[in-house]
Amino acid sequence: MKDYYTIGEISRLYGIGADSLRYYEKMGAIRPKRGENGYRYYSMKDIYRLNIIRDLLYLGFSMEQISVYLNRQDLSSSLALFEQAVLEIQRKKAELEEMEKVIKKRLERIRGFGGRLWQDGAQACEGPRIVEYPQRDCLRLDRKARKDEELDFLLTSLYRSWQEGILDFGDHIRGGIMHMEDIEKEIWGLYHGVFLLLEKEDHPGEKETLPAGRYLSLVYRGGYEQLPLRLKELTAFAREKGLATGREVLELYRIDNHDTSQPREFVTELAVLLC
Amino acid sequence: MKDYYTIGEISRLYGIGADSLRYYEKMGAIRPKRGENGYRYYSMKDIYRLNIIRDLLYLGFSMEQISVYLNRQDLSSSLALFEQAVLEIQRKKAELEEMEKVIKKRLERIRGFGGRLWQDGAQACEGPRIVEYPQRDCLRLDRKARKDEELDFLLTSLYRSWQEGILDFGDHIRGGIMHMEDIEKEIWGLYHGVFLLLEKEDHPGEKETLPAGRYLSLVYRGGYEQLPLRLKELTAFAREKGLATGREVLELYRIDNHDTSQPREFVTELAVLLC
DNA sequence: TGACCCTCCCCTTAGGGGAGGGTC
DNA sequence: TGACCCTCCCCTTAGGGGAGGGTC
Repeated sequence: MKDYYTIGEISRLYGIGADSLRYYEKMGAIRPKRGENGYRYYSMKDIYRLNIIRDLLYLGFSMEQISVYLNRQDLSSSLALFEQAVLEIQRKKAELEEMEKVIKKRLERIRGFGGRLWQDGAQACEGPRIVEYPQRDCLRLDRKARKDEELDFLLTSLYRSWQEGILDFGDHIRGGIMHMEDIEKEIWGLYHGVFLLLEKEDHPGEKETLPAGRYLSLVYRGGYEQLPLRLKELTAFAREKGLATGREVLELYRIDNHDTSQPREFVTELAVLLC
Repeated sequence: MKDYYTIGEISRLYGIGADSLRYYEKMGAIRPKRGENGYRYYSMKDIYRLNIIRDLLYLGFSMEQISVYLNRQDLSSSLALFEQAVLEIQRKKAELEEMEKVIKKRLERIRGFGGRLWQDGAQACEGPRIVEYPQRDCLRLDRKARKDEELDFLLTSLYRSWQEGILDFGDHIRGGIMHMEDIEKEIWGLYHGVFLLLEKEDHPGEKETLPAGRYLSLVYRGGYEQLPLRLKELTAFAREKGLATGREVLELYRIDNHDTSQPREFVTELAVLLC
Protein backbone atom coordinates (compact mmCIF):
# COMPACT_ATOMS: atom_id res chain seq x y z
CA MET A 1 0.00 0.00 0.00
CA LYS A 2 1.60 3.22 -1.15
CA ASP A 3 1.22 6.55 0.57
CA TYR A 4 0.75 8.56 -2.59
CA TYR A 5 -0.07 8.14 -6.23
CA THR A 6 0.94 10.08 -9.32
CA ILE A 7 -1.60 11.60 -11.61
CA GLY A 8 -1.23 8.80 -14.14
CA GLU A 9 -1.85 6.13 -11.52
CA ILE A 10 -4.94 7.88 -10.23
CA SER A 11 -6.14 8.39 -13.76
CA ARG A 12 -5.89 4.67 -14.49
CA LEU A 13 -7.32 3.61 -11.13
CA TYR A 14 -10.33 5.89 -11.37
CA GLY A 15 -10.85 6.04 -15.09
CA ILE A 16 -10.62 9.82 -14.96
CA GLY A 17 -8.48 11.68 -17.49
CA ALA A 18 -5.34 13.37 -16.16
CA ASP A 19 -6.63 16.61 -17.66
CA SER A 20 -9.74 16.30 -15.56
CA LEU A 21 -7.67 15.81 -12.42
CA ARG A 22 -5.71 18.98 -13.20
CA TYR A 23 -8.96 20.77 -13.88
CA TYR A 24 -10.48 19.74 -10.55
CA GLU A 25 -7.41 21.13 -8.85
CA LYS A 26 -7.61 24.37 -10.77
CA MET A 27 -11.22 24.71 -9.63
CA GLY A 28 -10.15 24.23 -6.00
CA ALA A 29 -12.02 20.98 -5.49
CA ILE A 30 -8.95 18.93 -4.69
CA ARG A 31 -5.43 19.82 -3.52
CA PRO A 32 -2.81 17.13 -4.03
CA LYS A 33 0.66 17.73 -2.59
CA ARG A 34 3.48 18.63 -4.93
CA GLY A 35 6.90 17.04 -5.09
CA GLU A 36 10.05 19.11 -5.51
CA ASN A 37 9.91 18.25 -9.18
CA GLY A 38 6.45 19.79 -9.42
CA TYR A 39 4.71 16.44 -9.73
CA ARG A 40 1.29 16.03 -8.17
CA TYR A 41 1.12 13.40 -5.43
CA TYR A 42 -2.33 12.20 -4.45
CA SER A 43 -2.80 10.83 -0.95
CA MET A 44 -5.62 8.65 0.34
CA LYS A 45 -7.22 11.78 1.70
CA ASP A 46 -7.60 13.13 -1.82
CA ILE A 47 -9.09 9.97 -3.16
CA TYR A 48 -12.46 10.01 -1.46
CA ARG A 49 -12.96 13.55 -2.71
CA LEU A 50 -12.52 12.23 -6.23
CA ASN A 51 -15.37 9.80 -5.67
CA ILE A 52 -17.57 12.63 -4.54
CA ILE A 53 -16.59 14.88 -7.43
CA ARG A 54 -17.22 12.18 -9.97
CA ASP A 55 -20.58 11.28 -8.50
CA LEU A 56 -21.79 14.85 -8.24
CA LEU A 57 -20.66 15.72 -11.76
CA TYR A 58 -22.58 12.73 -13.00
CA LEU A 59 -25.58 13.99 -11.09
CA GLY A 60 -25.41 17.22 -13.05
CA PHE A 61 -23.83 19.56 -10.53
CA SER A 62 -21.32 22.14 -11.73
CA MET A 63 -17.72 22.16 -10.57
CA GLU A 64 -18.42 25.42 -8.80
CA GLN A 65 -21.24 23.90 -6.77
CA ILE A 66 -19.10 20.89 -6.03
CA SER A 67 -16.12 22.96 -4.89
CA VAL A 68 -18.31 25.05 -2.61
CA TYR A 69 -19.87 21.90 -1.24
CA LEU A 70 -16.55 20.14 -0.66
CA ASN A 71 -15.12 23.13 1.14
CA ARG A 72 -17.94 23.24 3.63
CA GLN A 73 -19.40 19.81 3.59
CA ASP A 74 -21.59 18.67 6.43
CA LEU A 75 -24.76 16.70 6.80
CA SER A 76 -27.10 19.61 6.38
CA SER A 77 -25.40 20.87 3.24
CA SER A 78 -25.40 17.32 1.88
CA LEU A 79 -29.10 17.06 2.54
CA ALA A 80 -29.74 20.41 0.88
CA LEU A 81 -27.65 19.47 -2.14
CA PHE A 82 -29.36 16.13 -2.67
CA GLU A 83 -32.82 17.50 -2.11
CA GLN A 84 -32.13 20.10 -4.75
CA ALA A 85 -30.79 17.38 -7.04
CA VAL A 86 -33.99 15.37 -6.74
CA LEU A 87 -36.08 18.39 -7.68
CA GLU A 88 -33.84 19.15 -10.63
CA ILE A 89 -34.02 15.56 -11.83
CA GLN A 90 -37.79 15.57 -11.57
CA ARG A 91 -37.97 18.79 -13.54
CA LYS A 92 -35.79 17.33 -16.27
CA LYS A 93 -37.80 14.14 -16.36
CA ALA A 94 -41.07 16.03 -16.80
CA GLU A 95 -39.50 18.05 -19.60
CA LEU A 96 -38.34 14.88 -21.35
CA GLU A 97 -41.76 13.28 -20.94
CA GLU A 98 -43.36 16.26 -22.63
CA MET A 99 -40.82 16.20 -25.47
CA GLU A 100 -41.32 12.51 -26.01
CA LYS A 101 -45.07 12.92 -26.20
CA VAL A 102 -44.81 15.70 -28.77
CA ILE A 103 -42.29 13.89 -30.93
CA LYS A 104 -44.22 10.64 -30.87
CA LYS A 105 -47.35 12.47 -31.95
CA ARG A 106 -45.39 13.99 -34.76
CA LEU A 107 -43.89 10.66 -35.84
CA GLU A 108 -47.36 9.15 -35.85
CA ARG A 109 -48.68 11.94 -38.03
CA ILE A 110 -45.79 11.71 -40.50
CA ARG A 111 -46.03 7.94 -40.67
CA GLY A 112 -49.78 8.07 -41.03
CA PHE A 113 -50.26 10.82 -43.57
CA GLY A 114 -46.85 10.47 -45.16
CA GLY A 115 -47.19 6.73 -45.53
CA ARG A 116 -50.73 6.73 -46.84
CA LEU A 117 -50.00 8.81 -49.91
CA TRP A 118 -46.34 8.22 -50.00
CA GLN A 119 -45.13 5.61 -52.45
CA ASP A 120 -44.61 6.59 -56.04
CA GLY A 121 -47.28 4.88 -58.00
CA ALA A 122 -49.75 5.26 -55.15
CA GLN A 123 -52.50 7.72 -55.87
CA ALA A 124 -51.66 11.31 -55.20
CA CYS A 125 -55.20 12.11 -54.19
CA GLU A 126 -57.81 10.51 -51.93
CA GLY A 127 -61.41 11.54 -52.32
CA PRO A 128 -63.51 13.53 -52.61
CA ARG A 129 -65.49 11.58 -50.06
CA ILE A 130 -67.79 12.30 -47.19
CA VAL A 131 -66.34 12.02 -43.71
CA GLU A 132 -67.76 12.69 -40.28
CA TYR A 133 -65.74 15.00 -38.00
CA PRO A 134 -66.52 15.69 -34.35
CA GLN A 135 -66.43 19.22 -33.04
CA ARG A 136 -62.79 20.30 -33.10
CA ASP A 137 -61.31 22.90 -30.78
CA CYS A 138 -59.04 25.43 -32.39
CA LEU A 139 -57.45 28.82 -32.18
CA ARG A 140 -58.58 30.99 -34.99
CA LEU A 141 -57.59 34.32 -36.47
CA ASP A 142 -59.85 35.88 -39.09
CA ARG A 143 -57.68 37.98 -41.33
CA LYS A 144 -57.18 38.08 -45.07
CA ALA A 145 -53.94 36.66 -46.37
CA ARG A 146 -52.71 35.91 -49.85
CA LYS A 147 -49.70 33.69 -49.79
CA ASP A 148 -48.57 30.62 -47.94
CA GLU A 149 -45.84 32.51 -46.19
CA GLU A 150 -48.30 35.06 -44.94
CA LEU A 151 -50.35 32.21 -43.58
CA ASP A 152 -47.37 30.79 -41.81
CA PHE A 153 -46.69 34.14 -40.29
CA LEU A 154 -50.29 34.58 -39.13
CA LEU A 155 -50.22 31.12 -37.60
CA THR A 156 -47.04 31.93 -35.77
CA SER A 157 -48.53 35.13 -34.37
CA LEU A 158 -51.59 33.18 -33.33
CA TYR A 159 -49.46 30.59 -31.66
CA ARG A 160 -47.33 33.11 -29.86
CA SER A 161 -50.27 35.15 -28.64
CA TRP A 162 -51.68 31.94 -27.25
CA GLN A 163 -48.53 30.74 -25.56
CA GLU A 164 -47.44 34.17 -24.42
CA GLY A 165 -43.79 33.37 -24.27
CA ILE A 166 -44.12 29.83 -23.03
CA LEU A 167 -41.93 27.58 -25.11
CA ASP A 168 -44.33 24.83 -25.89
CA PHE A 169 -44.13 23.46 -29.39
CA GLY A 170 -46.84 20.91 -29.57
CA ASP A 171 -47.47 19.24 -32.87
CA HIS A 172 -50.65 21.05 -33.82
CA ILE A 173 -52.25 20.84 -37.25
CA ARG A 174 -52.39 24.21 -38.99
CA GLY A 175 -54.99 25.31 -41.49
CA GLY A 176 -56.27 28.14 -43.66
CA ILE A 177 -59.82 29.14 -44.47
CA MET A 178 -61.02 29.95 -48.01
CA HIS A 179 -64.45 31.14 -49.07
CA MET A 180 -66.67 29.24 -51.48
CA GLU A 181 -67.63 32.38 -53.38
CA ASP A 182 -63.95 33.12 -54.18
CA ILE A 183 -63.53 29.57 -55.42
CA GLU A 184 -66.61 29.86 -57.61
CA LYS A 185 -65.13 33.03 -59.06
CA GLU A 186 -61.89 31.08 -59.61
CA ILE A 187 -59.95 33.31 -57.24
CA TRP A 188 -57.25 30.97 -55.92
CA GLY A 189 -55.05 31.35 -52.91
CA LEU A 190 -57.06 33.96 -51.07
CA TYR A 191 -57.55 33.15 -47.39
CA HIS A 192 -59.88 34.74 -44.88
CA GLY A 193 -58.44 33.23 -41.76
CA VAL A 194 -56.11 30.69 -40.21
CA PHE A 195 -56.58 28.16 -37.43
CA LEU A 196 -54.62 25.80 -35.25
CA LEU A 197 -56.27 22.55 -34.15
CA LEU A 198 -56.03 21.92 -30.40
CA GLU A 199 -55.85 18.63 -28.59
CA LYS A 200 -58.12 17.65 -25.75
CA GLU A 201 -55.33 18.11 -23.23
CA ASP A 202 -54.38 21.63 -24.33
CA HIS A 203 -55.66 23.77 -21.51
CA PRO A 204 -57.75 26.56 -22.90
CA GLY A 205 -57.89 30.21 -22.65
CA GLU A 206 -60.50 31.33 -25.13
CA LYS A 207 -60.76 28.80 -27.87
CA GLU A 208 -63.10 28.40 -30.76
CA THR A 209 -64.40 25.36 -32.57
CA LEU A 210 -64.80 23.92 -36.01
CA PRO A 211 -68.34 22.56 -36.15
CA ALA A 212 -69.05 18.83 -35.96
CA GLY A 213 -70.72 17.18 -38.92
CA ARG A 214 -70.33 15.61 -42.32
CA TYR A 215 -67.59 17.14 -44.42
CA LEU A 216 -66.74 16.69 -48.05
CA SER A 217 -63.01 15.98 -47.86
CA LEU A 218 -60.18 15.55 -50.32
CA VAL A 219 -56.59 14.73 -49.38
CA TYR A 220 -53.83 15.23 -51.93
CA ARG A 221 -50.11 14.88 -52.10
CA GLY A 222 -47.74 17.35 -53.73
CA GLY A 223 -47.19 21.04 -54.28
CA TYR A 224 -49.76 23.75 -53.82
CA GLU A 225 -49.90 24.42 -57.56
CA GLN A 226 -52.52 21.65 -57.57
CA LEU A 227 -54.83 23.72 -55.42
CA PRO A 228 -57.09 25.06 -58.22
CA LEU A 229 -57.42 21.57 -59.71
CA ARG A 230 -58.25 20.00 -56.36
CA LEU A 231 -60.76 22.69 -55.45
CA LYS A 232 -62.46 22.18 -58.78
CA GLU A 233 -62.63 18.44 -58.12
CA LEU A 234 -64.18 19.12 -54.77
CA THR A 235 -66.81 21.57 -55.99
CA ALA A 236 -67.59 19.51 -59.09
CA PHE A 237 -68.23 16.48 -56.88
CA ALA A 238 -70.54 18.46 -54.62
CA ARG A 239 -72.46 19.81 -57.62
CA GLU A 240 -72.73 16.36 -59.22
CA LYS A 241 -74.08 14.78 -56.07
CA GLY A 242 -76.29 17.74 -55.29
CA LEU A 243 -74.60 18.39 -51.94
CA ALA A 244 -75.15 21.74 -50.28
CA THR A 245 -71.96 23.07 -48.71
CA GLY A 246 -71.06 25.71 -46.16
CA ARG A 247 -69.24 28.86 -47.11
CA GLU A 248 -65.84 28.06 -45.59
CA VAL A 249 -63.42 25.67 -47.23
CA LEU A 250 -60.78 24.44 -44.81
CA GLU A 251 -57.28 23.73 -45.98
CA LEU A 252 -55.47 21.53 -43.45
CA TYR A 253 -51.70 21.14 -43.69
CA ARG A 254 -51.23 17.51 -42.75
CA ILE A 255 -47.64 17.47 -43.95
CA ASP A 256 -46.02 20.72 -44.94
CA ASN A 257 -42.79 22.66 -45.00
CA HIS A 258 -42.32 22.07 -41.27
CA ASP A 259 -41.85 18.40 -42.06
CA THR A 260 -40.15 18.43 -45.46
CA SER A 261 -38.69 20.87 -47.93
CA GLN A 262 -39.88 18.70 -50.83
CA PRO A 263 -43.23 19.99 -52.07
CA ARG A 264 -43.93 16.61 -53.68
CA GLU A 265 -44.13 15.20 -50.15
CA PHE A 266 -46.69 17.70 -48.87
CA VAL A 267 -50.05 16.28 -47.86
CA THR A 268 -52.98 18.65 -47.71
CA GLU A 269 -56.62 18.15 -46.90
CA LEU A 270 -59.42 20.28 -48.30
CA ALA A 271 -62.68 20.02 -46.39
CA VAL A 272 -66.03 21.77 -46.53
CA LEU A 273 -68.97 21.26 -44.19
CA LEU A 274 -72.10 19.77 -45.74
CA CYS A 275 -75.35 21.42 -44.69
CA MET B 1 -48.38 42.57 -43.60
CA LYS B 2 -44.76 43.46 -44.29
CA ASP B 3 -42.50 41.62 -46.68
CA TYR B 4 -39.50 41.59 -44.42
CA TYR B 5 -38.52 42.10 -40.82
CA THR B 6 -35.37 43.41 -39.19
CA ILE B 7 -33.47 41.37 -36.68
CA GLY B 8 -34.91 43.33 -33.77
CA GLU B 9 -38.47 42.74 -34.92
CA ILE B 10 -37.92 39.03 -35.34
CA SER B 11 -36.22 38.92 -31.99
CA ARG B 12 -39.24 40.45 -30.29
CA LEU B 13 -41.78 38.43 -32.26
CA TYR B 14 -40.11 35.11 -31.57
CA GLY B 15 -38.55 35.76 -28.22
CA ILE B 16 -35.15 34.81 -29.61
CA GLY B 17 -32.11 36.98 -28.89
CA ALA B 18 -30.63 38.91 -31.80
CA ASP B 19 -27.30 37.25 -31.02
CA SER B 20 -28.93 33.87 -31.49
CA LEU B 21 -30.31 34.89 -34.87
CA ARG B 22 -26.84 35.97 -35.97
CA TYR B 23 -25.46 32.71 -34.65
CA TYR B 24 -27.98 30.61 -36.59
CA GLU B 25 -26.95 32.44 -39.72
CA LYS B 26 -23.27 31.90 -39.02
CA MET B 27 -23.99 28.19 -38.63
CA GLY B 28 -25.71 28.15 -42.02
CA ALA B 29 -29.13 27.26 -40.71
CA ILE B 30 -30.83 30.41 -41.98
CA ARG B 31 -29.94 32.93 -44.68
CA PRO B 32 -31.75 36.26 -44.44
CA LYS B 33 -31.27 38.75 -47.26
CA ARG B 34 -29.05 41.74 -46.68
CA GLY B 35 -29.87 45.38 -47.42
CA GLU B 36 -27.32 47.71 -48.99
CA ASN B 37 -26.62 48.98 -45.49
CA GLY B 38 -25.70 45.45 -44.41
CA TYR B 39 -28.88 45.01 -42.35
CA ARG B 40 -30.44 41.55 -42.20
CA TYR B 41 -33.94 41.35 -43.64
CA TYR B 42 -35.97 38.30 -42.73
CA SER B 43 -38.69 37.20 -45.11
CA MET B 44 -41.61 34.87 -44.39
CA LYS B 45 -39.59 32.09 -45.93
CA ASP B 46 -37.01 32.45 -43.18
CA ILE B 47 -39.55 32.44 -40.42
CA TYR B 48 -40.72 28.86 -40.54
CA ARG B 49 -37.09 27.76 -40.38
CA LEU B 50 -36.80 29.65 -37.12
CA ASN B 51 -39.67 27.63 -35.70
CA ILE B 52 -37.92 24.45 -36.68
CA ILE B 53 -34.57 25.57 -35.29
CA ARG B 54 -36.09 26.60 -31.99
CA ASP B 55 -38.03 23.37 -31.64
CA LEU B 56 -35.08 21.14 -32.50
CA LEU B 57 -32.72 22.99 -30.18
CA TYR B 58 -35.23 22.55 -27.42
CA LEU B 59 -35.33 18.85 -28.25
CA GLY B 60 -31.60 18.68 -27.65
CA PHE B 61 -30.24 18.61 -31.19
CA SER B 62 -27.04 20.49 -31.95
CA MET B 63 -26.92 23.38 -34.39
CA GLU B 64 -24.81 21.23 -36.67
CA GLN B 65 -27.42 18.49 -36.82
CA ILE B 66 -30.10 21.10 -37.36
CA SER B 67 -28.22 22.80 -40.18
CA VAL B 68 -27.59 19.51 -41.93
CA TYR B 69 -31.21 18.59 -41.49
CA LEU B 70 -32.53 21.92 -42.78
CA ASN B 71 -30.32 21.77 -45.84
CA ARG B 72 -31.66 18.40 -46.89
CA GLN B 73 -34.96 18.10 -45.18
CA ASP B 74 -37.45 15.55 -46.41
CA LEU B 75 -39.88 13.13 -44.84
CA SER B 76 -37.42 10.30 -44.45
CA SER B 77 -34.76 12.50 -42.81
CA SER B 78 -37.46 13.95 -40.54
CA LEU B 79 -38.52 10.47 -39.55
CA ALA B 80 -34.92 9.44 -38.89
CA LEU B 81 -34.27 12.56 -36.84
CA PHE B 82 -37.31 12.15 -34.66
CA GLU B 83 -36.85 8.44 -34.19
CA GLN B 84 -33.33 9.15 -32.99
CA ALA B 85 -34.67 11.86 -30.71
CA VAL B 86 -37.11 9.49 -29.05
CA LEU B 87 -34.32 6.99 -28.36
CA GLU B 88 -32.11 9.72 -26.97
CA ILE B 89 -34.90 10.99 -24.73
CA GLN B 90 -35.58 7.51 -23.44
CA ARG B 91 -31.90 7.00 -22.68
CA LYS B 92 -31.79 10.26 -20.75
CA LYS B 93 -34.95 9.38 -18.88
CA ALA B 94 -33.57 6.02 -17.77
CA GLU B 95 -30.38 7.73 -16.62
CA LEU B 96 -32.38 10.25 -14.58
CA GLU B 97 -34.51 7.49 -13.07
CA GLU B 98 -31.39 5.72 -11.91
CA MET B 99 -29.92 8.91 -10.46
CA GLU B 100 -33.13 9.70 -8.65
CA LYS B 101 -33.25 6.25 -7.09
CA VAL B 102 -29.67 6.49 -5.86
CA ILE B 103 -30.07 9.97 -4.45
CA LYS B 104 -33.31 9.13 -2.71
CA LYS B 105 -31.69 6.11 -1.09
CA ARG B 106 -28.88 8.33 0.08
CA LEU B 107 -31.25 10.98 1.43
CA GLU B 108 -33.13 8.30 3.30
CA ARG B 109 -29.94 6.98 4.83
CA ILE B 110 -28.71 10.41 5.87
CA ARG B 111 -32.10 11.34 7.31
CA GLY B 112 -32.37 8.02 9.08
CA PHE B 113 -28.95 7.57 10.59
CA GLY B 114 -28.12 11.26 10.69
CA GLY B 115 -31.40 12.13 12.34
CA ARG B 116 -31.37 9.34 14.89
CA LEU B 117 -28.18 10.38 16.59
CA TRP B 118 -28.15 13.89 15.37
CA GLN B 119 -29.33 16.50 17.85
CA ASP B 120 -26.88 17.82 20.38
CA GLY B 121 -28.06 16.51 23.67
CA ALA B 122 -29.27 13.29 22.11
CA GLN B 123 -27.20 10.30 23.03
CA ALA B 124 -24.05 9.84 21.01
CA CYS B 125 -24.28 6.08 21.31
CA GLU B 126 -27.01 3.48 20.91
CA GLY B 127 -26.49 0.04 22.35
CA PRO B 128 -24.89 -2.35 22.80
CA ARG B 129 -27.99 -4.35 22.01
CA ILE B 130 -28.85 -7.55 20.24
CA VAL B 131 -30.28 -7.25 16.74
CA GLU B 132 -31.26 -9.81 14.15
CA TYR B 133 -29.78 -9.37 10.66
CA PRO B 134 -30.75 -11.41 7.62
CA GLN B 135 -28.07 -12.76 5.34
CA ARG B 136 -26.50 -9.79 3.61
CA ASP B 137 -24.87 -9.92 0.19
CA CYS B 138 -21.58 -8.12 -0.13
CA LEU B 139 -18.38 -7.71 -2.02
CA ARG B 140 -15.44 -8.50 0.17
CA LEU B 141 -11.70 -8.13 -0.02
CA ASP B 142 -9.58 -9.80 2.66
CA ARG B 143 -6.46 -7.75 3.06
CA LYS B 144 -4.79 -6.17 6.03
CA ALA B 145 -5.05 -2.43 6.33
CA ARG B 146 -4.15 0.00 9.05
CA LYS B 147 -5.80 3.33 8.53
CA ASP B 148 -9.16 4.68 7.46
CA GLU B 149 -7.71 6.06 4.29
CA GLU B 150 -6.24 2.73 3.37
CA LEU B 151 -9.67 1.26 3.92
CA ASP B 152 -11.22 3.81 1.64
CA PHE B 153 -8.68 2.98 -1.00
CA LEU B 154 -9.31 -0.75 -0.71
CA LEU B 155 -13.03 -0.18 -0.95
CA THR B 156 -12.55 1.89 -4.05
CA SER B 157 -10.45 -0.82 -5.68
CA LEU B 158 -13.08 -3.35 -4.74
CA TYR B 159 -15.78 -1.19 -6.21
CA ARG B 160 -13.91 -0.58 -9.40
CA SER B 161 -12.98 -4.19 -9.91
CA TRP B 162 -16.65 -4.99 -9.55
CA GLN B 163 -17.94 -2.32 -11.86
CA GLU B 164 -15.16 -2.68 -14.37
CA GLY B 165 -15.36 0.80 -15.70
CA ILE B 166 -19.11 1.13 -15.50
CA LEU B 167 -19.99 4.42 -13.88
CA ASP B 168 -22.51 3.30 -11.35
CA PHE B 169 -22.29 4.98 -8.03
CA GLY B 170 -24.98 3.37 -5.99
CA ASP B 171 -25.24 4.30 -2.38
CA HIS B 172 -23.69 1.20 -0.86
CA ILE B 173 -22.74 0.90 2.78
CA ARG B 174 -19.03 0.33 3.26
CA GLY B 175 -17.42 -1.54 6.10
CA GLY B 176 -14.21 -2.86 7.59
CA ILE B 177 -13.50 -6.11 9.40
CA MET B 178 -11.53 -6.32 12.67
CA HIS B 179 -10.56 -9.45 14.57
CA MET B 180 -11.63 -10.12 18.14
CA GLU B 181 -8.17 -11.33 19.16
CA ASP B 182 -6.62 -7.97 18.15
CA ILE B 183 -9.26 -6.16 20.18
CA GLU B 184 -8.60 -8.36 23.19
CA LYS B 185 -4.93 -7.48 22.84
CA GLU B 186 -5.97 -3.81 22.63
CA ILE B 187 -4.62 -3.45 19.12
CA TRP B 188 -6.84 -0.74 17.66
CA GLY B 189 -7.40 0.18 14.06
CA LEU B 190 -6.07 -2.97 12.45
CA TYR B 191 -8.36 -4.33 9.76
CA HIS B 192 -8.29 -7.65 8.02
CA GLY B 193 -10.69 -6.91 5.22
CA VAL B 194 -13.25 -4.54 3.76
CA PHE B 195 -16.72 -5.10 2.35
CA LEU B 196 -19.44 -3.32 0.45
CA LEU B 197 -23.07 -4.20 1.18
CA LEU B 198 -25.09 -4.96 -1.94
CA GLU B 199 -28.77 -4.41 -2.52
CA LYS B 200 -31.13 -7.06 -3.74
CA GLU B 201 -31.31 -5.48 -7.16
CA ASP B 202 -27.55 -5.32 -7.72
CA HIS B 203 -26.92 -7.98 -10.30
CA PRO B 204 -24.20 -10.29 -9.13
CA GLY B 205 -21.02 -11.52 -10.46
CA GLU B 206 -19.40 -13.43 -7.66
CA LYS B 207 -20.62 -12.10 -4.40
CA GLU B 208 -20.15 -13.17 -0.84
CA THR B 209 -22.38 -12.88 2.18
CA LEU B 210 -22.38 -11.76 5.76
CA PRO B 211 -24.09 -14.50 7.72
CA ALA B 212 -27.63 -14.11 9.02
CA GLY B 213 -28.19 -14.23 12.74
CA ARG B 214 -28.20 -12.34 16.01
CA TYR B 215 -25.57 -9.67 16.26
CA LEU B 216 -24.38 -7.61 19.15
CA SER B 217 -24.53 -4.09 17.75
CA LEU B 218 -23.49 -0.64 18.88
CA VAL B 219 -24.05 2.56 16.91
CA TYR B 220 -22.15 5.69 17.83
CA ARG B 221 -21.83 9.23 16.61
CA GLY B 222 -18.58 11.14 16.26
CA GLY B 223 -14.94 10.73 15.33
CA TYR B 224 -13.06 7.46 15.14
CA GLU B 225 -10.97 8.33 18.20
CA GLN B 226 -13.86 6.77 20.12
CA LEU B 227 -13.22 3.40 18.54
CA PRO B 228 -11.22 1.83 21.45
CA LEU B 229 -13.83 3.03 23.96
CA ARG B 230 -16.72 1.70 21.90
CA LEU B 231 -15.04 -1.63 21.25
CA LYS B 232 -14.42 -1.99 24.96
CA GLU B 233 -18.11 -1.25 25.66
CA LEU B 234 -19.07 -3.92 23.17
CA THR B 235 -16.78 -6.61 24.50
CA ALA B 236 -17.52 -5.75 28.12
CA PHE B 237 -21.24 -6.13 27.44
CA ALA B 238 -20.71 -9.52 25.83
CA ARG B 239 -18.59 -10.70 28.74
CA GLU B 240 -21.08 -9.44 31.30
CA LYS B 241 -23.99 -11.18 29.62
CA GLY B 242 -21.98 -14.30 28.88
CA LEU B 243 -22.47 -13.98 25.14
CA ALA B 244 -20.20 -15.98 22.85
CA THR B 245 -19.13 -13.99 19.81
CA GLY B 246 -17.63 -14.74 16.44
CA ARG B 247 -14.13 -13.71 15.51
CA GLU B 248 -14.95 -10.90 13.10
CA VAL B 249 -16.08 -7.49 14.32
CA LEU B 250 -17.78 -5.51 11.57
CA GLU B 251 -17.42 -1.74 11.39
CA LEU B 252 -20.14 -0.27 9.19
CA TYR B 253 -19.81 3.32 8.02
CA ARG B 254 -23.39 4.50 8.18
CA ILE B 255 -22.41 8.13 7.78
CA ASP B 256 -18.83 8.97 6.97
CA ASN B 257 -16.56 11.33 5.10
CA HIS B 258 -18.51 10.78 1.89
CA ASP B 259 -21.43 12.52 3.54
CA THR B 260 -19.78 15.10 5.76
CA SER B 261 -16.37 16.48 6.55
CA GLN B 262 -17.35 16.93 10.22
CA PRO B 263 -16.19 13.92 12.22
CA ARG B 264 -18.71 14.81 14.95
CA GLU B 265 -21.43 13.92 12.43
CA PHE B 266 -20.08 10.48 11.56
CA VAL B 267 -22.26 7.53 12.48
CA THR B 268 -20.63 4.15 12.78
CA GLU B 269 -21.98 0.76 13.69
CA LEU B 270 -19.93 -1.97 15.35
CA ALA B 271 -21.41 -5.43 15.08
CA VAL B 272 -20.30 -8.91 15.99
CA LEU B 273 -22.14 -12.15 15.30
CA LEU B 274 -23.35 -14.09 18.36
CA CYS B 275 -22.78 -17.81 18.25
C1' DT C 1 -30.82 62.53 -31.74
C1' DG C 2 -32.13 58.04 -30.03
C1' DA C 3 -33.06 53.65 -31.31
C1' DC C 4 -31.28 50.27 -34.17
C1' DC C 5 -27.91 47.72 -36.89
C1' DC C 6 -23.20 46.09 -38.09
C1' DT C 7 -18.65 43.44 -37.05
C1' DC C 8 -15.21 42.11 -34.18
C1' DC C 9 -13.68 40.26 -29.69
C1' DC C 10 -13.81 38.19 -25.18
C1' DC C 11 -16.26 35.01 -21.96
C1' DT C 12 -18.83 30.83 -20.21
C1' DT C 13 -18.38 24.48 -18.91
C1' DA C 14 -15.60 20.49 -18.34
C1' DG C 15 -12.30 19.11 -20.03
C1' DG C 16 -9.23 17.12 -24.70
C1' DG C 17 -5.22 17.59 -27.45
C1' DG C 18 -0.86 19.26 -28.63
C1' DA C 19 3.64 21.72 -28.17
C1' DG C 20 7.81 22.24 -25.83
C1' DG C 21 10.46 21.04 -22.13
C1' DG C 22 11.88 18.69 -17.75
C1' DT C 23 11.91 13.99 -14.72
C1' DC C 24 12.13 8.99 -13.36
C1' DT D 1 15.86 5.94 -23.50
C1' DG D 2 10.93 5.61 -23.02
C1' DA D 3 7.37 6.55 -20.19
C1' DC D 4 5.75 10.09 -17.43
C1' DC D 5 5.09 14.73 -15.67
C1' DC D 6 4.86 19.85 -16.03
C1' DT D 7 2.79 24.41 -17.98
C1' DC D 8 0.96 26.99 -21.42
C1' DC D 9 -2.25 27.50 -25.31
C1' DC D 10 -5.98 26.59 -28.47
C1' DC D 11 -10.54 24.33 -29.23
C1' DT D 12 -15.44 22.72 -28.39
C1' DT D 13 -21.60 24.66 -27.71
C1' DA D 14 -24.97 28.18 -28.06
C1' DG D 15 -25.00 32.09 -27.51
C1' DG D 16 -24.39 36.91 -24.09
C1' DG D 17 -22.21 41.25 -23.51
C1' DG D 18 -19.52 45.04 -24.79
C1' DA D 19 -16.77 48.22 -27.78
C1' DG D 20 -16.57 51.08 -31.65
C1' DG D 21 -18.74 52.66 -35.51
C1' DG D 22 -22.45 53.29 -39.11
C1' DT D 23 -27.89 53.82 -40.24
C1' DC D 24 -32.93 55.09 -39.90
